[in-house]
Amino acid sequence: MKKQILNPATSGLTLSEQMQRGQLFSDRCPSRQVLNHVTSRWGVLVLIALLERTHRFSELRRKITGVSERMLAQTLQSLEADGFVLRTAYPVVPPHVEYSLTPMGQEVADKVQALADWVEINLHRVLQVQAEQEDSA
Amino acid sequence: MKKQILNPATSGLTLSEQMQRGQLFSDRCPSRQVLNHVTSRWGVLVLIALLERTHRFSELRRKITGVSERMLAQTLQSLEADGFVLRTAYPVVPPHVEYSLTPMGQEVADKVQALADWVEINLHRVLQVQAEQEDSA
DNA sequence: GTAAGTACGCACAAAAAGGTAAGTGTGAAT
DNA sequence: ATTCACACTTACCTTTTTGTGCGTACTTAC
Repeated sequence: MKKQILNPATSGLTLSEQMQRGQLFSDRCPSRQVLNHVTSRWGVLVLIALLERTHRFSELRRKITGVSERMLAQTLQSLEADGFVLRTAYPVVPPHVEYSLTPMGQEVADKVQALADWVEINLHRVLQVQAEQEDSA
Repeated sequence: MKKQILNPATSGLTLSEQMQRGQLFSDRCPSRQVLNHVTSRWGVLVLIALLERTHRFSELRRKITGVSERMLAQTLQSLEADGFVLRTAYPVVPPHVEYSLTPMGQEVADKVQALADWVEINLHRVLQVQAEQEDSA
């Protein structure tokens, strides 16, 4: 694991230049990785589920149809490492672990949900376009 | 704001069932695929770039550091198939092709940009959390 | 007594994503 | 005469992602 001290793509730029949109156009920018975590296949769904309420692991597993245990665990870990998800384990048997959003997690999840909502609401428009293009093909 | 057009993938459900968030929690829902296209590694960056202005293929290739020709072409094709990107080819030599957003593409791109902006602006908070957790590890 | 539920970790395998290098056909610049 | 730019496509190969099945330590339910 490489430590990020200086980003060679941005050193030599002023702060304002760094803050301009376009940081994530440059390779090796850590924002790309964070963005990839939250926009990952299961990351999106986990964030939206947790926006509704705290869930246990198996609850998420059942809710997010199609996710495997492995991927769910992995996704939750990366979101936890980024500080978006809080993992609370109760030392009882059988194990009881709860996942919730941190304040920061809520902020991203709001944005992610806005995007997901748009897609759900406008899905029919997309499907229409896809159908038209199939006809003319 | 509620549209009442029928979606073939959801017909047979009541309207309230359709409007419940959670359509994309179910497997095989086409909204998941569309969402995956726009949140894909390069899809996000393409949409944001095109939000600024129309680009030619090679302009995008240079702007989005790290993308290969193959991936850029593939990403543009899937976004075009979903109706987000408009491809305009001028039959001259050497070839001249311009990529721009459709009205629908602008709408999604706005949401995607809101998310990306959040990540860029709050990146330091994430990096801070990551650093703290590394210390305690 | 046996099965199921809990929240995972691990090893292996398949599938998907992605990168590299080369080729296309033409014209303009060197 | 050679090289470059354009917007790709194709074949081949590597890397990453994802799935599958098994094991855990213990309890409750049947």
